[in-house]
This record gives sequence, C-alpha cells and structure tokens, in this order.
Amino acid sequence: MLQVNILRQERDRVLEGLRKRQLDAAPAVDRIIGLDDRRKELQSETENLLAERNSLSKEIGDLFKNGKKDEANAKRQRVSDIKEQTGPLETELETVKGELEEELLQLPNVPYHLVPAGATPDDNEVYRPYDGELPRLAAGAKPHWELADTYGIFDLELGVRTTGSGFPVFTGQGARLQRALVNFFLDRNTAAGYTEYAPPLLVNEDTARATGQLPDKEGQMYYVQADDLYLIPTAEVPLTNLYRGELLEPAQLPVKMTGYTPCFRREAGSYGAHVRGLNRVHQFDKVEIVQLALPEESYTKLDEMVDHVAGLLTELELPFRILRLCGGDMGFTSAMTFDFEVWSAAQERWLEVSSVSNFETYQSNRLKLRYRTERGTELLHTLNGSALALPRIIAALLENKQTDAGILLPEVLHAYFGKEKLQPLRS
RNA sequence: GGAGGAAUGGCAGAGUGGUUGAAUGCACCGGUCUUGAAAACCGACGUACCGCAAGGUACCGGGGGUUCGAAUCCCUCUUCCUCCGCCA
Repeated sequence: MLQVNILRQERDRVLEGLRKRQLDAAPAVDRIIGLDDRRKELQSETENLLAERNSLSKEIGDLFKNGKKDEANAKRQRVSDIKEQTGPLETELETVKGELEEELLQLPNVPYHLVPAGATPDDNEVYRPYDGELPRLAAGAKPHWELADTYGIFDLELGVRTTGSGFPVFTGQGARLQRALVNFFLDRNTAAGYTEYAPPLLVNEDTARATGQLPDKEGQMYYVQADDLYLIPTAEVPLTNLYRGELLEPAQLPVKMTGYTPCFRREAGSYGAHVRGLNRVHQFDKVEIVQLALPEESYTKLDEMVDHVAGLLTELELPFRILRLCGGDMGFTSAMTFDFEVWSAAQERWLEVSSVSNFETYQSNRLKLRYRTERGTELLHTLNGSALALPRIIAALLENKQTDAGILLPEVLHAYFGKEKLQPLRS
C-alpha cells in the first residue's frame, strides 16, 4: 500500500511511474488526497471536542471532591452536549478512513526508475541473456511429462484420483529428487546467511492482506471457510509476516530468511498446451528467500539475491536467462522484479523458475514494519525471491539432461540424491 | 471438546473508576567519576495521528458498552497457562 504523504509530495513521480503499468492513476490519486484532506479535517474537529471533554471531566472531578455539586452538574451537561456532537463526527471519520484505505488498496506499487514501461511479457527487458549456445537434444527428445512416465517421476492421474487436476503425485526417484533439491536449496540459502524457517501453510486474513495477496489475488488463494484461513500461495506470505508490526534497530538489519513450503494456487482459468505436465500446477514445492533491508541498501540486496539465485541455476547446470519485467507484467506489489527463465530444450521454450522482487515500502506500510533512525522511525524495504521453485526445475532437469543412458543429474546433486542419474522404470 | 486462571511499556512487574501514558526494577542511551572498564551516582528513555508551533488526540490483547470521566466496571471475541478428555 502506498503512503498518502508520498502521493502528496511526489505526485508527478508516482503518476509517471504508474504509467509504466499502463495505468492512469491521476483520478485515484486525487480522490485519495481529497479523502485524506477530509480525514484531517474531521480528525481535528473531533479531537478538539474530545480535548474539551477531557478537561471538563477533570474539573468535574475536582468540583465533586470539593462538594460543589451544582457547578459540577452544569459542566456535566456541557460534556453531554459534546458527546452528541462527537458521535456523528467519529462515525464519519471512520467511514472516510475506510474509503481512503479502500482506494489505497486498489493502487499498485510504483515501478522503480529502471523498470521499462510496457504492457505484456513481450516488453520485458532481457537483463542477462544466456551467454552460450542453447543446448540441442538428439532427435526424439521427450518433454518432461513423457519422461515422467518412463522414469516414474510423477503421476498426474494419481493426483486426479486423490484430489483433482494439477496436483501431481511425485513417486519413487521423483519424490527423492524433489527432496534432494529442497535440501540443496536450503543448504545454499543458509550458507548465504538466510535463517531457515518452517512456517505455517495456512494464514489468516491480516497476514494475507499485509503482503498484498488480499485484496489483489483473492481468487487465486485456496480459502478454508470453516476457520477463515487461506492456504499460502508462497512462503513469502508467512515469512514476511513474521516481522509484522516490528520496530527494528538498524543493527538487526538486514533480516534474511529462507523457508521451504508447499505452495497452493488456484490458477483459475489457466488451461492449454503450455500448462501440460509440471508447467502449471495447483500445488508445488518452493524454497523462498526473504530480506528486510534498509531503504538505501535494498537495491544492493536485490542484486545480491539475483546473483544468489543465478548461482543456484549455474550449479544445476541449467541454461538460464534473467528478465527485468516491464511495468505491465510486474506483480501488483512489486517495485522491480527479475524473472529467471530456464531453457527447456525439449519444449523449446523458456520456463519461469524464479521471481526476485523489491517491494520497497509497499508491503512494510501494511505490515507496519519499521526501523529506528536518529529522527524517528522509517518503513523498511521488503524483498523476496524463489530459490527455487521445484516443478519447473525438475522439468528442465529431466528434459535437458536426457541421454540414451538415462537422465544425468548435475554433479552438485550427487551428494543429495545418492546416484548420478535417474534410471528408467523396468517395464 | 470440558473446567479454571491470565493478557499492562524492550523484559519483569505494580496499579479495581478522577492530575495514570501508566509506580518500581532490569535493559538500552547520554553524562559524572575512572588510565580504561566495572560499580556507584545524575539525566533521558513508547508508538501513531492532527498541528507552523504551542500543544492536542488515541493506544494497558481485539471489538462493543456503562459513566461527566475507564488500564480499572459490564458484554463479547482472540490468545496463552493449568487440569481433564481425545489424538499424530
């Protein structure tokens, strides 16, 4: 959520930034400022009356003590009058505050100055191209959903039986590979200074709202009605919220967290050839990294996170490129996002495997996540990234590493998986 | 799920209707003393919002109510603790 003061003080910069999202925010911004003006007006008026009430109440107390009952009763009448006035004022104040918040929630984050303008993924900037020859597979190379059958990696039919479409069941060495990857990622992340957490997979409404999933992505989350809880779409949500409402000392920063969780996404309306196999599923495993950083350091930290994720992909020996998302393709809450895409030689397309973003103060404003400065308190910057999402990594490993002799695993996984390659099932 | 108890500032912990935003201790910060440190002593020490400022308002788990006035009384919700039951 953007801060009203920023909208007031930097109106032009905000509007210009939001235009990169193909959004003309001028009417909304003006409505917000108008509501905030009204809010201040009502608040001053109300508080003046309350101040009078408070001082009268004190006098009444003294008068009663001194036995001056008549004088006290006269003042009591005045206080009653004040109450009659403040009632409607306070009601209106609450209404205006609600409307103000409603408007603010509709406004996405302002893109960072380096973010390219644009409407669709075609406008994304190739920030770091793949510097090599894209691998070519022998004729007859299979996509991962066919390899999954041959090698017994995962089974979509079983998921349909237990749950429904888009819930893969990982089996045998596929399940083992998944576990190996989770461990590999967590080890690398903790070695890089991220503290490991195993957070809840269900969160309450306040939590979902604070990181911006509500109201923007309401329909994308699974909702447990009986207990009013949401299944997390990413570990970002519980991890970032661990610090909701905190006031940190600069010495505590940056806070670096990592966590492995399943992620749940309804993905309503996503069907077609590009969502076959593991390309898009309702439940998947992901290891996430999160940082809480000083504003002046957050973009350095973003670079650090990008390099870290790039290191993981390099170790996995997967050809990848990094995109800087254009305004129109960026998430609602992000100020700048880098997407990592792995090349799938069998599908001959790029698969997104990680998204690394700086949210600046957009989340921390809702989180009330601040740090102490000489002058007072300031909002922190929050950042997060996938390190990494499992299904498409598995898809890419299967497809790119297939040989006549089996699927060769990258060397770094040998210690985690126990074997050098995946073996076909005996049929 | 049943019964009882509790929720106060960074922590501990007073406070049951009227100068209580809140005693006291600890921690933290500034200072005195000291070659330095410790100890001792002195001082400062919550957050948000409104206001140019002076100052004001709100907040003692959340919400609502009683009252001229609520941390303090009432209702309700949540969470934690103890005991019982059930259970991975």
